[in-house]
Amino acid sequence: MSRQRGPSIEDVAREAGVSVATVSRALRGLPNVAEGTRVRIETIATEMNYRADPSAARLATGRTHLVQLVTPTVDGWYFSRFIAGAIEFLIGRGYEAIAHPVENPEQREAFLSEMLRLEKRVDGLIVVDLNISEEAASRLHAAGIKAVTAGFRTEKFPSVLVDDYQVGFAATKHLLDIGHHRIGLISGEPNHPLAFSVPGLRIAGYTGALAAAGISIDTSLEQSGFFTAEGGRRAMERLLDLEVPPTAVFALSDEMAFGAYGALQERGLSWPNDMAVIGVDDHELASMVGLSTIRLAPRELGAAAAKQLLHLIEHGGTSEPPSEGANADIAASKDQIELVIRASTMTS
Amino acid sequence: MSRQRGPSIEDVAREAGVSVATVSRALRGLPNVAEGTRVRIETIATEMNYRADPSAARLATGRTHLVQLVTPTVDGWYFSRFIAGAIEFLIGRGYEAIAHPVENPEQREAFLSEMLRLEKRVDGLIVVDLNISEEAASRLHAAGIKAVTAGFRTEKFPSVLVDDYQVGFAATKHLLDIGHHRIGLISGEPNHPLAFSVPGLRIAGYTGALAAAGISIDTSLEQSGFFTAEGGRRAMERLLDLEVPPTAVFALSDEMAFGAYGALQERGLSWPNDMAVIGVDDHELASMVGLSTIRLAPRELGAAAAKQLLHLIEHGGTSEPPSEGANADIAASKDQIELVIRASTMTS
DNA sequence: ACAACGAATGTAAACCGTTACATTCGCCTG
DNA sequence: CAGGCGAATGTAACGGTTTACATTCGTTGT
Repeated sequence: MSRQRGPSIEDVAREAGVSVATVSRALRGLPNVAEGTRVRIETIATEMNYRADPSAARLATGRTHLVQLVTPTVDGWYFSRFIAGAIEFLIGRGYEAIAHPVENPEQREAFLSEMLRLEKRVDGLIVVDLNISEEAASRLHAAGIKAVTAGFRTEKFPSVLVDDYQVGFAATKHLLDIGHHRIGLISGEPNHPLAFSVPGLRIAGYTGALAAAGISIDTSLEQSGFFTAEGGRRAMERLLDLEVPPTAVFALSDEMAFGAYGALQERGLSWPNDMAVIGVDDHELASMVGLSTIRLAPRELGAAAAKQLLHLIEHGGTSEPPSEGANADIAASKDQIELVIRASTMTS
Repeated sequence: MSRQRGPSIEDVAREAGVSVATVSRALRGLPNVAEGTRVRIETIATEMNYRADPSAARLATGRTHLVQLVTPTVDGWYFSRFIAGAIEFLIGRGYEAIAHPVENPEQREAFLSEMLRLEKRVDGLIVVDLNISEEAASRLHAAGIKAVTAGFRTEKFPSVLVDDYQVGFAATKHLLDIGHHRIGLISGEPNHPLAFSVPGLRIAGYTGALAAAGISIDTSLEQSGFFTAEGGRRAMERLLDLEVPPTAVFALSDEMAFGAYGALQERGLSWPNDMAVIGVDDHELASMVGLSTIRLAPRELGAAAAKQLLHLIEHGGTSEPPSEGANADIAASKDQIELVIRASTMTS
């Protein structure tokens, strides 16, 4: 019936003529094991093809060495890189990562209701851009779950953030600087069920920059691009169809900007002359189409989140967090935000 | 010391005035539990915030409900989508997925040497494009590990494959059909340490198509693009710098084709007139720059691999595999390969 | 009214490590 | 040489489920 299991620690102990405790200590490199004994045990263990069963270890210690990564998607440009950065760090520290996308309202519900089960399943949680309510975060915290959030902030957990207001501000400011006054906005999904806060902040930055330049907001200039290329294309089409189209556009992501590029091409237009465009991310393909952008570093953010979480897991809430900041936040702060100017906003 | 654990199944049993066995059965929906009893137990369990500890269940059953996804990368266009497809399927069936990238030779070594530990860690393995040796696969198999491979084939495990020869053949054939004779190739990394076999097959398809057209191979027309946009850009530059440049180029991936696009733009050239280009994937951005391509369906492949694996896990090697095929392979076969013609190969 | 049966429930033995708390032993100190 | 100490090792409890097997009990058939 049950698939035959391999040798247990007891088999090794018997074979080596020592107790299971000694085997356990020897194999895990704990102190107080005579060197000779250790070598002998290791040899025997290898010979016998012994491998400790992690489930048993987990049951005994309560530690899983598993971390769950919760992201809106696993295949988006930004998220996949965030995940890559986090995983690399985690694996380097002896953890494995469970990738768990939450792509739609149902999955969000499912996540929120199953969330508390996570306590026994993983050592910690990295939640990206889901904008969990303060109340839900409290429940998580009360259940004794360790977590780090990215892209949004809660009271209970440390977070890793980009200064998205600045992102929006800097992008818009750049368009203003090169002489534009009527600046369109290709935004995300307006009332997205996942409601991540990133777009809101970038839009606030856009609004803020316009206000600072004494330009009033024209709401018809904001079109949703749903953070996809195709959405960006449609948004740009709508902008082009306005009675008075903008002369420049700020897209909240490079992928949407690529869509805008497609829309322009389709009509025989091109940037920067017919329309200046700036995106966000510095996608690998941005340089291929000459798209100006605000560079982000998702891998680094992912790694930072992972680092933060492991600190929480391994050193508890006590002592200093690994980096600065009272509430242990890391912000890719203003001066770290990098504007990359390419053809799409080049004044000739 | 130990973080206080929640109530155990025993606490629930006591509270409900039944035995642990009954609680276990009731909560898992097994038969032979009086309906009233079940309801009472469920109520009490919820009230007490009881949640079964998966580690204990795993120890007892030997099942982890965990699957490991091993891919060359987690943030590539193709792989991230493959992963997304697999995860969606897995989660729907009550499994979680561990994402485990193997990005370089060291990690490959690490994976190969730690591989056998996986038996107790996960229920199964999906290995994508790593081109594991037949011998390593046998060791895996001998260790009782269930696995499905994708993008390459081994004797021991079922696999999920795209007919990459056809991909290369169809792409090249298309370029021939529209009148090109001198066709460049932007390939992957020639002797990549991960050595995945996909590029080889596509190249064979390219070679085969040329041969069928009676065209001899000019090796100077093959340039490595390393499967990145930047690599594709450089490769295209080298092709343009040839004494007799090609008039058309087949790029093994859309991302490299985008790089080619960048190189053309940079020199004031454009497709299809200065250079016809075709890629592979049907990346979201292909339509934005008018790139012709061979469409693939990585999400579907990922889901297919997951399905295959779960079959293996849940029904053992016995009985029919969920789909056709003696060796249980799925191939996106010839007639399923879809050529998408856009501006980059449009004869005007 | 009794045998037989099946449904509901209980008992207890796995599963396999980890670790607090002994115990042993050699050796140093006074 | 007794006492003491620390290193090496052992003993056994514990973590929380699952499940084979046993038991109980209400029905049903005759």
